[in-house]
Amino acid sequence: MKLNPRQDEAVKYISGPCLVLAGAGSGKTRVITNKIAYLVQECEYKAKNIAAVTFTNKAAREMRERVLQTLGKQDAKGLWVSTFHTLGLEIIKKEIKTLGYKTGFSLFDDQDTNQLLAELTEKEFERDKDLLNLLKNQISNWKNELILPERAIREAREPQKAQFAQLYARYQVQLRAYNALDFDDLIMIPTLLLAQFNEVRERWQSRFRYLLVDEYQDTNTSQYELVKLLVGERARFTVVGDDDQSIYSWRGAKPQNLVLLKKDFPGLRLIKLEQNYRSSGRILKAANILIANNPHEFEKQLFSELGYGDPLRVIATKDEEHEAERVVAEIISHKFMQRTSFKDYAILYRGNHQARVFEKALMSNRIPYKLSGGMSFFGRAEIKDMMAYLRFLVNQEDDNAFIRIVNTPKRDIGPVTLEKLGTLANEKHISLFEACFDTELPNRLHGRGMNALMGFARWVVELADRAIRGDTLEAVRDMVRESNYEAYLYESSTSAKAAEMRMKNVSELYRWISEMLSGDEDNPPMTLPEVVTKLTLRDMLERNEEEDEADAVQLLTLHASKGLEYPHVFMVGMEEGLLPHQTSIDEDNVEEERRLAYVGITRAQQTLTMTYAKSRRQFGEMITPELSRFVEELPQDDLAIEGKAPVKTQEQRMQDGQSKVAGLRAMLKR
DNA sequence: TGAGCTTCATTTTTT
DNA sequence: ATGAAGCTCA
Repeated sequence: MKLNPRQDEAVKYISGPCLVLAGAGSGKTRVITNKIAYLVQECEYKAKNIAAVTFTNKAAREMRERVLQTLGKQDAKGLWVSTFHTLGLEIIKKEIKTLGYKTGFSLFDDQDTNQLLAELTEKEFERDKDLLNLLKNQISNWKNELILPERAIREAREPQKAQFAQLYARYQVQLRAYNALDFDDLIMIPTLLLAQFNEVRERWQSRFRYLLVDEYQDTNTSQYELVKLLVGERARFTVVGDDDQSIYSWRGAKPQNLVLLKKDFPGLRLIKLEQNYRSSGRILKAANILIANNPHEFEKQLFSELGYGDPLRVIATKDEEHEAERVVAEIISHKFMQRTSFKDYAILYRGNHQARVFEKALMSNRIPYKLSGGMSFFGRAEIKDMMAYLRFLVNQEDDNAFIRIVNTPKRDIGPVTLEKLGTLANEKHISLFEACFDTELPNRLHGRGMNALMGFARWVVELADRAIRGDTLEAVRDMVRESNYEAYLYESSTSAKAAEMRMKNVSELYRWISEMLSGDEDNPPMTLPEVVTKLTLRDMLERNEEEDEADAVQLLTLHASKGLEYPHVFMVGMEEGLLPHQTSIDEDNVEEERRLAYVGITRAQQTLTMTYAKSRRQFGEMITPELSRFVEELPQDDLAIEGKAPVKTQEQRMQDGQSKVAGLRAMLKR
């Protein structure tokens, strides 16, 4: 298919900074991939001098695939396509000497971070989860704003902020001691590094002579800063984004970065993509009218040439069970009449808890479904165990990993032994593993615990040794075998079946590792530390090919639906308090909720059905929600509203009266 | 070690 | 209300 004039302009403007405002379904990925091809084929850029950055691995993978299709393997050689975090990791790895980290550092994921912070704050706020979360977010915010502990301490005004800043400092010291980094560090550290050292910055600027950024509205301050440092004065870059699809400000994204771009780069060329190739005219009109209620920095009008299409349906149901049953019934009859596939249908909701009722309804109707999100592969205990083993193999200073594996499977190393080991490690400022070999240890630990600990320590030393000098894969295999992990799974699982499942997961992980270690024609072999960080970043080969192919109804949150499209979309729970979520109403932040609704609507290609329940259980109590204001904001002529009784019958009035009496009675009871 | 008890939270999630 | 997750005591 040919590019339209706007797309063409976006592809061919390469002489300066370029912002592409790409509305939903306007073919932005096509623009990015075509632009990369254009740079290489027509403008004498070398692929290895081009970097494209995304937010998710999935997006990066897709982009790489599509560029490869357009350019061919040969021309695309050396092209850098990755997430922000992987790019940051690359810079850290290459500049590790300047940074003073040891090779084989650990990457802490969210849970590791939580654990470390929980330990750090045990005394201060006796495992108050709210406080802990507050602290975690505050630290993350500081890092995203490129504020180091010293400055946080200096600038803290309220006592709580001051306390948090102190804890932030301790947290960073502790990470350093573990030779570990967290996810936010992967952006903050390279950014500070590039800002500080001219020579390093120039090196990276000449490595990446052209930069492309996808979903730019989701960047936070440190990511934007990194972009600026990478493009430098030459400012050869293209960023693609849509302020109307900014739905992640709650985790630090700064959609204002779109506006900042105009200020920071006065020569910025602004190109709008307004033709939508996805949705019917009616769906698009509704989306336009809805989002017009938000203030706009950049005006745009999406249009579609795909025909006007069916009205948007609005269905009222009695309660959440009925809502689920109704949606499932609609899918069944529609599929039967239109001869569609299950995978053409998506059910979108605001919160994960809403999925349960739909799962139940789908299951009892024997309809295959795919639930995205939820506890993933890496949330499983057995996978976390294995990851801890691997991490420890790579970095023996990683106390978090040490604690997880030292007595898993059971090795007679109990809390008392660990307590004593921990005290010694603390006193001497060494890692737990180092403490195992400290000359002082035999004076404090004897007998069974000591023996067990020594046995474990020696085993690990030997294993790490084998991993370094010999066949790494073999060492990993020995690790699983010699730890008797399989036997442990059978012992600790409730059933043999569950144990089998878990062992299958372990084997799957092992398979990935072996593939990554040996490499193939497209990917060079990796070292174990590389494999471990890649796994922690969830950046690996395709998950389950079969699972993606399966014909199943898609269940996902509105957030997770961004970037996807489906012929037939159901937006459920269109209620005040749920779609503009109550907390957002309270915080007066309905605009982001409206964008969320906008994202949902623009996922639909042919039909869109919105449902709401007239009563719903919430925190144990029955509530009677109102229809979402977002439905009221839509063009009423394009809606087919069902179940919203226009005139109440005598009978209904009676029922209403009765329920009011019941409500009064319930109130009096308290 | 595991059944049964208490406690707890019920927006969105990637890396 | 409800379900999950953690925790205790036998």
